[in-house]
Amino acid sequence: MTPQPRPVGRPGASLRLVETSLDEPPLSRQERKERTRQALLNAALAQLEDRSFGAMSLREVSKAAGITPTAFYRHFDSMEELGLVLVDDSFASLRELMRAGRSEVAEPGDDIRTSAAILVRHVQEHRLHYRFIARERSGGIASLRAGIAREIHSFSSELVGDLRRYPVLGELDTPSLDMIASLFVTVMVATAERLLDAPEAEGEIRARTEDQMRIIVLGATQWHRV
Amino acid sequence: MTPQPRPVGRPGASLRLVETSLDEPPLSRQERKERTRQALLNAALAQLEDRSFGAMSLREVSKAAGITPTAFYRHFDSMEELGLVLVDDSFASLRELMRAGRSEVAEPGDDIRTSAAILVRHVQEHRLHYRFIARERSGGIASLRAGIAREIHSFSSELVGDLRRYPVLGELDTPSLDMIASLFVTVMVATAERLLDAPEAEGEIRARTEDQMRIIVLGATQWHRV
DNA sequence: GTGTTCGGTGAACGGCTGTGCACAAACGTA
DNA sequence: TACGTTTGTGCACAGCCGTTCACCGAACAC
Repeated sequence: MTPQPRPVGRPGASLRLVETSLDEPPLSRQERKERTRQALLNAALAQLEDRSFGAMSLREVSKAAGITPTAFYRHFDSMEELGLVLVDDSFASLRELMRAGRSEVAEPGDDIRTSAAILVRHVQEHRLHYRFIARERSGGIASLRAGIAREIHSFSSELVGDLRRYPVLGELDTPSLDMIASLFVTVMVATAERLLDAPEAEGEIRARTEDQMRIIVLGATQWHRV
Repeated sequence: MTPQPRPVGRPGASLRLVETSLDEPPLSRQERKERTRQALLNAALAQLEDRSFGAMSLREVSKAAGITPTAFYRHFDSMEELGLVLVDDSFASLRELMRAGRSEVAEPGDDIRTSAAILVRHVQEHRLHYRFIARERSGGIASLRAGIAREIHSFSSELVGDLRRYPVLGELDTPSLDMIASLFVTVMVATAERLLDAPEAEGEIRARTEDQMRIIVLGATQWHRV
């Protein structure tokens, strides 16, 4: 069976992907490249809505980004490399969350409420990134899993520093603080996952997260290592 | 390009897949069917070691099970149906864990230690099932995610019943118990995931899980709803 | 002993996959 | 203005994908 030649336009016909409005200045080559690079990342992120990263195809992502599969290689060596960039981007967004959490001056005793609120809001505002992390945290591709695990671990370490500044908790020894921080992170991850599955239940989820964090703090203040 | 005919054996040549030893009685048709069905399930479970379910192919699973892709349909309508059976099987194994937990008569005050031990042992002994659940809990295929969520929820409900039988916790109201049970489940899931990633760190992981459960119990005994 | 049921087979299909290649047009620079 | 670099193009290839089909032989029911 010979593949019949399809009627096509001449090769290299239209290079201009994005219509620039008439009065805007034409984009530089760098800017155009960055633009399609972002288009690829966004396309991949969008596809992750209903399939896992490992089940995604280079061709589909390229098509969704508006370029041919061959042009994909002008930006990434492979889908895996794109995935690693996605991990970085996602956690950049998470670090932003932490900064917000630290700067937001909480009423004393109200820290938990504001922490939960910040977390919930941030997840809702970065659904695609969080979905990606949630999917690939236990997903099929080893390098992504490793990258995500590393980032979460570093997040947990920063949290230890934060906890140390609190009146009662600050007196605990480092292993205990590690253990408690990891418990907090576990709750936060679970909250994010629940929120992704049921965004409309935001209220309940936030309330439950607050209570669970309070339980932990309550337990932690009673904690003394043997 | 015409596909060239490959040299092959006659159709329907060898129907006997499994070599039966000489003195064993020949297997009945039902037994043979059940056997290849299990081979398919095991093959799928094994493939999940390094790819997600959505990235798995019917052909590969069939080949790994020792049958042709066509024969797959004698057992399942689709890969998705196979996946749902896998969910059921995995949670059957989990319910077994709960039964073990209840029957194991714990020294009073030692419940947490034995609970953690049972969990850790069970995960180690059913790695493939737990890996599957961990992967697909946030994975790409909606029906699997839904099935897993349902089972975990029911697990959490049973745990509420257990908690109610404890001296101090039993006095808490139902919403509080729900919240605390879900916190326990969250910790258990996180423990299982950590264990899958680093089976050799079993000791540390178990110790940390015990401590985190103690924190929760400590906090829960101080808990009183507004 | 005879006919039926059923778990298997291999060939074939149309479609999608990643990747290599040669080429073109726009951009940037001398 | 001329020239090289860069970012895109289309075509081609070989390989895997799910699924349909007709067929086969062992196991079963009578």
